[in-house]
Amino acid sequence: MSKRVTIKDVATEAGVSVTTVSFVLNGKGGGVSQSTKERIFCAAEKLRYTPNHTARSLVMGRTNMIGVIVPSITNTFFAELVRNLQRRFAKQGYDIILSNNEESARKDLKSIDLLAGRNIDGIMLTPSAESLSPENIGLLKEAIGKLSVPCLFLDRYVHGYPHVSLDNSASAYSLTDYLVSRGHTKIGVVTGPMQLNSSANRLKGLRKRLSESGLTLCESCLFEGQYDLETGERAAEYFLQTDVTAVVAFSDIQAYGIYKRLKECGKRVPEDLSVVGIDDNVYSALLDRPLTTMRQPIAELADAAVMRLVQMMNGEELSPLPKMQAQLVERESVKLLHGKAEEEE
Amino acid sequence: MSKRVTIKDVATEAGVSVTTVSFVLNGKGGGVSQSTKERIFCAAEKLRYTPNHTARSLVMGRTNMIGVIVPSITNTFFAELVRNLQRRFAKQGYDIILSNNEESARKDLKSIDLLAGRNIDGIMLTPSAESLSPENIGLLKEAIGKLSVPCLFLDRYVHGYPHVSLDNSASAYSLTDYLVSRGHTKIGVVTGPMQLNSSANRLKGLRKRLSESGLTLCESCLFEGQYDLETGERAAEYFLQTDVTAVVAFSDIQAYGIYKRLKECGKRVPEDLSVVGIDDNVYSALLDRPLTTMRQPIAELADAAVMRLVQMMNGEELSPLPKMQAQLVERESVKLLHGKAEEEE
DNA sequence: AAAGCGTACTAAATCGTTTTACTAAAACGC
DNA sequence: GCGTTTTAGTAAAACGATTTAGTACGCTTT
Repeated sequence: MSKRVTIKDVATEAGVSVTTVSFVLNGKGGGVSQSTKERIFCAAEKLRYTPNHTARSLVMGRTNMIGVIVPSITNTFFAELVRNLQRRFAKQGYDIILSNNEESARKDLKSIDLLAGRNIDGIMLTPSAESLSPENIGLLKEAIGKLSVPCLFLDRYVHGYPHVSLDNSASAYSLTDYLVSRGHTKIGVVTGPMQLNSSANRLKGLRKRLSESGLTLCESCLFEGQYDLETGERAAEYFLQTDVTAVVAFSDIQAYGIYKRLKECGKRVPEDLSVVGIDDNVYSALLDRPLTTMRQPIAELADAAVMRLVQMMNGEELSPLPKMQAQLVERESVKLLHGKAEEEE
Repeated sequence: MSKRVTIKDVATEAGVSVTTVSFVLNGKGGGVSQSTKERIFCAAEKLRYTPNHTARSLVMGRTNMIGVIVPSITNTFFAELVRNLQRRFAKQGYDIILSNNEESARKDLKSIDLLAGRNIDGIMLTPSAESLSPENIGLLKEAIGKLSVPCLFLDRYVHGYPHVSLDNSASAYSLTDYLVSRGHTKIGVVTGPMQLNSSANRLKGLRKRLSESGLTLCESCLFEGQYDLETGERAAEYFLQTDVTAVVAFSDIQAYGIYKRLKECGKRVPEDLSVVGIDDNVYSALLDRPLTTMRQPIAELADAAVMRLVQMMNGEELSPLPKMQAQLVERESVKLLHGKAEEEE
């Protein structure tokens, strides 16, 4: 392990001062002769000089690193999101430090502090549901407040703070509209944690569409849970005992849970129960009966988020956000109820 | 955005020198009186001092950051791996910089350089298949060679370099054994890129078990591809035209592809074709006919890898690696061929 | 020939830590 | 009371860059 080559070595090799080397290598060699420039480039090349990022960060006060906090990297949605974020940040010259917080409020707080200590230039934050609960949200706000760098909420957010997120209400509205158009009136819904804007707003959108058809969501048709498989399973069990003909799951993974339990009970999708989801995970198309769902515009979401955070870090004016809309992907998980379909046309 | 509190501020507040503050805060306050210590802790607390990691890194020559390079974060296996790595590294005081290289050799090389410039303390590397191909492997070796920090290959590796990886041969051996015990003799196989040790060794294990029963893998029973859905789909199409009764897919995702195409052709698993996979993704249990597969010991893999890399970074002696074994998870994707089963008992 | 002005380059401060080598004062042995 | 050791603390160098404020030199002007 030989000592790393420093700018000083290059300077000595080229027979100039470190100042000049720094200027030239950073393209600010305004008043440097062509011959000197060449000598410096040659020396740098010869010694295989690579600048020390740490030293640079110390003096410049910026690290070109972004902290990315997600609640669950194994969730397909977040994996895809992280992938897109990384790609786009890399293009802008930023690396990302990943923190996977396993839906834990404690870890959220801890990693925010840790990242701050690393002098990252900004944080892209999708907090755990736990962090957004009434008893914890204060702590989260406090941690964000202490930060000396911009923080952008992604997907899940705290009201009043900068964020980039899907138009969740519209998303659920479309889905409900589709169900209604297929003749369903007794509709069940399985949500995620209600402190998440995604669940709250999706529920709003669903209710809106329902009320436009003079329908209402009865108490017993609402099943609150997590965005996970098990919630879907329990929901399936529950709805089997009701008279709902269709259920909208607020995430595909929940829909998978419904499929699973239904099959275990000897029931079938969509013959016995229609199911729709939100996300459009890769697996949704592979199911026995491919799932009708809303495709999340993950790439655009990441695009907008990166653009916005970069603007915030540069102190630029924030450009208006495009409305991020999910798109209905119709497959085979919804039964057409007779007699009703015509009516809607 | 107020200036960050430095050690100097703490020193002033406590009325001592920065040296003393540094010693005390780092628990090396051997010759410092109790009262002074307390003053310093109070001052630090009061000013909400957090040390500047960048400055510390510069002088100490270590960053406590690990570069983690994966070929595809959206692949469930790698997502799970990264999750486990992050958790364990965090416990050891390391943060991870994630690089998702989208199975690109060019990106592999680029990110190794980038990470080196960041003075990371070590690299956990799962290269793209492309990087391991004969024409690219030289470049990869060169990039690794230039590194002044330890690099540990994970899952995929270059022969002769430190690595942690599954016992792939044994894994495929078990799977084949299971198939044979269920009476299958005409067995097809769909592999990943053959330059990957995972595919090469799995094939070896499969062949070994076959030959033990006096069987051989005929040329036409081998379908080489990627670890992806589409390869599975194409393989299904292919094997439908042969007389194989069972196919072992070298990854679950390929098995999903087989399921998909089979259904599109009006065929069923396992009635028309038995299928097994390797990985045990969460989705494998959810399929119409749950998939029999080998469960990868991802947590142990991550454990061993982190331990080993930490040892390498500390210059410690390397403890022997436990053999990492996958475990058969029997579900419903393999048909029992009559007449043969008894014979095996 | 003195003043002014580019041009080409550099010395030195700075960023926030850690750590080595030192000092001043107190305590101790005798 | 003199030398020695211990205690409690500090000054200053170092890490490897960037950047401000120069300097030295030659060339025009007037």
